[in-house]
Parts: sequence; structure tokens; C-alpha cells
Amino acid sequence: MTDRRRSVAAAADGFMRAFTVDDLIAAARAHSPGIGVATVYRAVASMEDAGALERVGSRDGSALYVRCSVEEHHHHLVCTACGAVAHTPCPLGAPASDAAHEGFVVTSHQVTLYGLCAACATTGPEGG
Amino acid sequence: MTDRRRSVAAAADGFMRAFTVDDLIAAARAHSPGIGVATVYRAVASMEDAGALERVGSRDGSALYVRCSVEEHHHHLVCTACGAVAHTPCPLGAPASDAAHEGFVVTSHQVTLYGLCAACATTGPEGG
DNA sequence: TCCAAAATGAGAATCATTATCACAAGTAGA
DNA sequence: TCTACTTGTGATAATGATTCTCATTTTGGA
Repeated sequence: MTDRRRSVAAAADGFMRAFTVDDLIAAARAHSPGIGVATVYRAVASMEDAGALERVGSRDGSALYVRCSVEEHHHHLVCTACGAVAHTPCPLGAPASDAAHEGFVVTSHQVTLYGLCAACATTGPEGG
Repeated sequence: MTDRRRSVAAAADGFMRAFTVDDLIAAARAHSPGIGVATVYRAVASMEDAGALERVGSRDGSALYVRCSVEEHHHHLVCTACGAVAHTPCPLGAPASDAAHEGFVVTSHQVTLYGLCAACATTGPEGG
């Protein structure tokens, strides 16, 4: 792993919520001022490949990512108010991964739960 | 509903699998030869708004859609071999929509199951 | 040190999507 | 009929995220 990739990983670690590649570029430049756009995109691709990043939708045409430090199969809770992301155990379990649905053999799945994080749910919509 | 929008809806009805907007433009032109790109995008937006189309991920940077004629809450089974899409009842049920996960109040969710449709599962990877 | 392979940065290129604009069709009121 | 207004349309420019290219630098092994 190179110095640049370490910077990108560190920058990703710093986010408490979902981020775009653009956010990540800005954060990575705090660690490595001259780092280029293409380098961050390449780092994101390889981290996504390794399971260290996961895409959780998009915002205004940009892909949204979250950092995944956990190894086991899990999914994400995305707060629609503040963008905070939490991990949750897979709510589907074996049925989704193994079962056949009218002849359709499911091999993988993608689940994202949207709602309000504890803080936003407590303060209400006007609580910011 | 205008003639153009009817053409787009009819074109969408003709797909047995997920399609891109580009696919849809080509199909819509079979019905309305001169239909413009922007018109199809506008029709897609309004159909998605009305629940008649649903986005099920992307392929090569283009959004993928499926036609949704069913009204009730459901999700999609996407065949990774041939792209066929089937509807399936929500595998999560009430827990996902109502329950709190460590203070996180879930209000909506997105589930997509990937695998092989009956035809591709039967013929095997080399059969498709 | 020397070498091959991989990584990097700058910026151009690509391409899906959106915005703009002039025009046509439809509606309502007088 | 005439006018004002709204909405849909097609062509095309603009936007912007992402990828590609290429010369250079870095890395890891011997």
C-alpha cells in the first residue's frame, strides 16, 4: 500500500457519514495536499473491490460511499436527515442468500434502510 | 397524458428485463420516430414519480429501470446473466419498516436480489 | 544500484443527464 | 376570434462525474 492510498483510507476513516468521492478528495488533500482526482478514484475502486468501501446510493448524481471496517456480511442504515450511516446485521439472513424464488436462484442481495438516526429522530425534523 | 408519453409507456411495457434510458429511447422511437432524448428523460422522471418505473441500479454508468405495474410494495429479482427482472414480495415485512435499530427509525428501504433466473439457472453459466 | 511493474498527477475525453429556448397545442375568459 | 397562460416538445448546449492517456515517479525484489 502506497502513501497516497493510506491517505485516502485515513480520509475515509474520518467520515461519520456517507460521503461522495468529491468529499473524499477534499479530505485526502488534508493528508496529501497534491493528491490527484484520478488517484482517489483509483483508490476508491480498489477499496471497493477489497470490501473496505461500499456504495450506498447516490446524491445529486454523485456516488455515495461508506467505510466498511467490519468483515461480516452486513447492511447500512442511512439517515435521510443528516447522512449518518450505521451498520446493521443482514435483516434477510439465509432465506435471501439460499432460497429460490419461483425458480430464481438468489446469489447476492443489496439492502439499504433509510430513516432517521437516533439524534435526528429525537430532535424531530426541525431539529436539524 | 400525451401521445409521446403513451409511446414511452408502451415501449417500457415491451421490455422483459431491466433497461437503460438509452434502450427506452430506441424502443420509443419505434412508436414515435421523432421523439427526442429530453422528452424520454422527462417521461421517465414522471413515470418514476408515479411509481410506474423503478430504478434498480446501474450498468456501465447508466441508470437501469424496470416497469412496475403492480401497486403493492415489492422488490426485484435481477438476473445477472440475462438481465431479466421479476417482482417479489418484500422479504423484510413490518420489521424493516417499523422497527427501530438501536435508535435508528427506519422509514423506507431498498432491496434488490441478484442471481439467476429460472432459465439461466437451468441451462447453467454456459447456457446463457 | 538496477529493473519491471504498478502508481501517480494533470488534464483531456467520454458520456449520461439536465437546462435552455423557441415553438405548438390546449384551455379559459372576454 | 383574440389574448394570455400553461404545458409538452425537440434540438442542442451545458454540466459534471468518471475514465482514459501518457510521461514520470515510486515500489519491491534481486
